[in-house]
Amino acid sequence: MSAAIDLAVSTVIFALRPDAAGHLVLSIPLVRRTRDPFEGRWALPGGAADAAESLADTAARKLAETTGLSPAYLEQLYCFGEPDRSPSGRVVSVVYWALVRTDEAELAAEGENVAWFEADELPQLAFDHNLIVGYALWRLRTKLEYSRIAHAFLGPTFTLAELRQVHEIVLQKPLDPANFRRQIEASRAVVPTGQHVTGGRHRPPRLYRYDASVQLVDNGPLTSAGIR
Amino acid sequence: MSAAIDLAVSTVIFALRPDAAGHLVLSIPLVRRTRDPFEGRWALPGGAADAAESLADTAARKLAETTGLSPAYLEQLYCFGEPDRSPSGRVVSVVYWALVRTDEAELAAEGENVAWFEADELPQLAFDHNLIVGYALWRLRTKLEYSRIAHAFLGPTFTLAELRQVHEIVLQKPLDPANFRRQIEASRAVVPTGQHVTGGRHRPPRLYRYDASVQLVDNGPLTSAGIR
DNA sequence: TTTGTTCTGGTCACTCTGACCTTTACAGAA
DNA sequence: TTCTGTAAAGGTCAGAGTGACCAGAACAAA
Repeated sequence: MSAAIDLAVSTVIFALRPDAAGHLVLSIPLVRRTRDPFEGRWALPGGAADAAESLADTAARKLAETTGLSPAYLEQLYCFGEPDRSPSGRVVSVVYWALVRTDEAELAAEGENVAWFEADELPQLAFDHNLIVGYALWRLRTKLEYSRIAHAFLGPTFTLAELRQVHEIVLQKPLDPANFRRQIEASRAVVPTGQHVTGGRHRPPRLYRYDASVQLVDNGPLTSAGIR
Repeated sequence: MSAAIDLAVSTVIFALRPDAAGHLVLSIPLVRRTRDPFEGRWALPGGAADAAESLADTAARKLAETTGLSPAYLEQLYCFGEPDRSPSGRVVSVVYWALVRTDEAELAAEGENVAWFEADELPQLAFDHNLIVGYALWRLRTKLEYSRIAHAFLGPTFTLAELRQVHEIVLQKPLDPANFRRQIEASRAVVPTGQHVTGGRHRPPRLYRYDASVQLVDNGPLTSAGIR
């Protein structure tokens, strides 16, 4: 008699949201648990896997149910299955990580049992969710440096200063504007639209958009997941 | 009621084995299916997840049951869960990939229903296992270039020529011996034992061993998996 | 017109890499 | 013993990429 193994799907959702001082910070939404185990603790949004749905679809659906948002980027993070990770029995969790656009995140649902936290200042979470978020943070920061996922936080067009700000917030370090420009242009990831943004008390920056024809160089044969 | 989802664990096992001409080639062991679906087709070794065992332990156990070997390296590859990947019902497979030492692989079990195949010349496999092996191959080749996993194919001590040969076989391209030496030495991954190998009709090469005190720089917070 | 700001293009030193060359040290043949 | 073939080991050199830094360009506001 193989004892039952519960299969769950959870998602680490990243967004850039303004903090109390108005500065954008990397944030994730959490859900307060309303029953044992870990009743009252905050946890990643998720739930049981659905037999009729792909795992990625389940992750996106749970994301929408808790925040009202749709992900601009969604990728599987890891499958966590240690025997003792849940006191209520054996639970294997397939965890995804997602990026949502900054302008959409402002409209995100927030209520009694759903709240946003700064990604680097989390309380003690239910289960092994602190470990999971830590791993997701590492993957986000690592992937940001060799892949081109930062634009998932932005709209269809953006300035290089906006793109650089995303990198600076996520990587938590200042970047030289001139060198950043050189690297982005060398990667051919971005093309100028020809338009400029006026209104600033300085030289008007160019508007760019991502060049979707250039392949992402990271997912190997599993390119079906990724940018939507 | 939520229909059942079967949770399985499979492993892509890599080893370097001599081909008909005696040259080492990257190979994987496969198991012939003895029942539907895909009866008669070759498939990755694996089976149902065990409720009392960690996923990695299950992967290692299945590996031992089919080949009689123990992995020198074991890492989770991906969790495959598309609804239509098995005609017999919904199956979610947590897939691991493993490296076994070349000298051990020579002793591996091989029988009616277990056989080794060259990794790049596989027949049509059961389920989505061709896709899985392709992804595992991509991960192995990618990771070999920035991490230090090649020594998992070798014994505790080795020459730089042996280490280079592992890279050349896996990456399928010749490497400049002098440049390879420079890069390995710069990485500080390896330390000379002071011994030399005699017998060759040339200058005797130094013996090296891996410096276990130098951390792997790839797994993020999940360093529990990996080299054993 | 002046000033403050950021955008944008550029230089320079340093590091890393691939290509290639030379010397060293052995085994085996002459 | 000497010669020869082979691979180890150590080095040079040009080109690419990066971080640090500088300077002109182009706007809004004073």
